[in-house]
Amino acid sequence: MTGRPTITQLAAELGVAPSTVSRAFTRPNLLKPETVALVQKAAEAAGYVPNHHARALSTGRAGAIGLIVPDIANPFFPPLVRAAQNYASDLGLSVFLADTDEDANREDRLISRMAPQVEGLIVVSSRLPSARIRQIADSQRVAFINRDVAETYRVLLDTSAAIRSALTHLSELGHRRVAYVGGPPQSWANKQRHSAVDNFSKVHALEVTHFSADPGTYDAAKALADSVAASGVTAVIAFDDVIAHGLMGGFAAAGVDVPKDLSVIGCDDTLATTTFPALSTIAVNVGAAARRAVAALSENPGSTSLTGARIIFEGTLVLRGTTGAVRPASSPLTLEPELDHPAARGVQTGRRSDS
Amino acid sequence: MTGRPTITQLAAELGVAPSTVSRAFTRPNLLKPETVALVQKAAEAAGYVPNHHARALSTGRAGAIGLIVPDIANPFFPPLVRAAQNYASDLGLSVFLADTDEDANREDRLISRMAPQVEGLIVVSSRLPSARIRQIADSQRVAFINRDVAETYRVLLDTSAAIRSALTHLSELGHRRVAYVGGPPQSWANKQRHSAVDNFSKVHALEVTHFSADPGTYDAAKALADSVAASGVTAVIAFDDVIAHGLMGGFAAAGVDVPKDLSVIGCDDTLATTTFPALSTIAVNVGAAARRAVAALSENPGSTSLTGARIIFEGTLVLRGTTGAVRPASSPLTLEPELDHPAARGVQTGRRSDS
DNA sequence: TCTTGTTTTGCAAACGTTTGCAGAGAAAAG
DNA sequence: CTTTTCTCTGCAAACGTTTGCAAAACAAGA
Repeated sequence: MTGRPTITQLAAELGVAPSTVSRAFTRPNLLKPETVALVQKAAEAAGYVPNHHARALSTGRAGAIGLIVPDIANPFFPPLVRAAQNYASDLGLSVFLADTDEDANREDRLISRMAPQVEGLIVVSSRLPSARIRQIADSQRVAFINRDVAETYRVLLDTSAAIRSALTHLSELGHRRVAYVGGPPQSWANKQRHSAVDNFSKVHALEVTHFSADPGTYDAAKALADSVAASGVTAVIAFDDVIAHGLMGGFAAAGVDVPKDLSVIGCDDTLATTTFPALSTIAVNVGAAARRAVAALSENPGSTSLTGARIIFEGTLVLRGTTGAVRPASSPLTLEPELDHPAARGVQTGRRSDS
Repeated sequence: MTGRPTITQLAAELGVAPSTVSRAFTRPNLLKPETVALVQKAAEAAGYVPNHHARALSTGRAGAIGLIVPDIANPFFPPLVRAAQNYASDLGLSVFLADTDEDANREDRLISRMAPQVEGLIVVSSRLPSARIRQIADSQRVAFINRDVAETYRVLLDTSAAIRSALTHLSELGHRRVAYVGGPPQSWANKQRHSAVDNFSKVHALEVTHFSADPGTYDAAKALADSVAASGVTAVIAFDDVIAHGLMGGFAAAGVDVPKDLSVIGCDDTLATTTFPALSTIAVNVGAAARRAVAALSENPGSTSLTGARIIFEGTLVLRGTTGAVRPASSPLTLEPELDHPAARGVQTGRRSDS
């Protein structure tokens, strides 16, 4: 009849003080074991569940963290969300999720709105200007993922070493001209990958051509495929797997064979096994990053902001089916217009007659 | 140096009562406009943000809803989460996200744990037994998506009409034998699609063979591709796009051409444009479903449970590149083992005996 | 038996809001 | 100049916990 049972009701029912009931849950070692058992039995029977809000009000601990991502529909984020949520759950924390829709203003508003009601915030791939980020980090408990602003708490998925390996590998396969197809221009990861390609291409004397898929969607990348193929490169490194995938879609439609005509390397390992051929890519430990961020928020809960830290997880190159030796110079790549149906071309290795 | 300012502090500072400050935010029409302005200015200056927990405790309104999904990494869910979050945000609600990992026990625990701290729960594709669901629905405010238990509030994405269209279309293309490749067996959507295929195949005198990809992953489906191809069907309807995609991966590896050798129709339209060829599928309005569920929770907030309702959004068939005329009987499908792709080995010719 | 020390429990005050009720003015009506 | 009616504001009690402090119960040492 009444709503949910409260601690006070339980206490009355048992003839003990509310504080006793409370302690039975939060500090059972202060109570006689039999009292604890008694209370727990009654709680169980009555279907008692503690009221989070009351507890938060009393203790000052929210029991929840906020997680802010630019676009949950981008396959990079769900595994991260999942890992964060799982780990938070282990720590007894719930997670608020919010999606900024890649919009900096929305992100800013969301941060202000969520911050006061949570233990801390995880902001992934922030689109906010550095100055604002620093300001936020000063007054809120927030851990950033994939955004590198000095003196904030940030965990970074660094792919530069793996990109170096990728370039070495391509070089060993005989490639001399490679493309980098970038993603969202404001993204830290994009800038970082962009310059990694630039820097390490030098050591192998590779010539690199830059493209940018903006927005970083499958379709945008697909639309770019022809230009990339026509640019004369023999290998492409994509900002992420969805762009790599889009490019492959475009290549297939244009009759460009991967990896015979063109090698492709993705990044993030989000889709890699679902492409055909399976995508060579750079695997990145999003789970570790998410857990580290959650842990940072749960540690020393009193403080009003997190102390600066820069935590790096390195990606690793994983070679699958989309990288191969550069095609002989004798048979230069030409784009073949599609005949009856694009499926006939490109997608099926081993079926093509011109190899 | 003190933490966040409170209503009481603001009140003291302004020489008014806390209740006045409170009303300035929640019932400004009760106050003299100049008082409201005064308070707002001071609040702004002090950086006051209301304490959600205190408010929740006082009003009994949590200002948040919970969203429970089986696996956020499955591409069906992110768009749903996104829509729910956006709409909730418009209504001034935050959203808690939780992932059950396809585990009924975990789901049950999560529901009990979240329910008391939110305005209501949205449970998507519940894996719980009907009896338990009914029980939960009795005592909690919960809207189910894609789970059809009588007398609960449920919104369903019904694909049966679209499946009928799909079968009609296949029939018109000359197909006589089709396969249904199912997904998670406990899933309502799977049962619903399964029987839709069964029912409507009769009207076109189609022979249907059933397969099941369990778990409903890309890899599981890919592993099934050979059996499906060998079963003698000329078209396949997949439980969802990821299974369709997995099958296509398997087919490609085995040298089976889509749509020449085999037509494929997916479901949910989550990946459709990212496959090659672009996947014919059944589009489904997840956004509408999510919004309806959120709206249901925000309506008449007092009640302890939602009144039963059954809301249906119908899917629509969208034809892209993976459906085509059945191949002429003169050139029956034979699997060509491929040399460089191990997946092609071990292909069974001969029909699968399935009922 | 009387201290003394340890467990175990209860009391009551917080935590930051909201809100029913009532008081204080001011305006309107007589 | 009263009386009545409004408009605006304050008081204080709730909401369900937690927790410092003190009382009570019990055990052990003298």
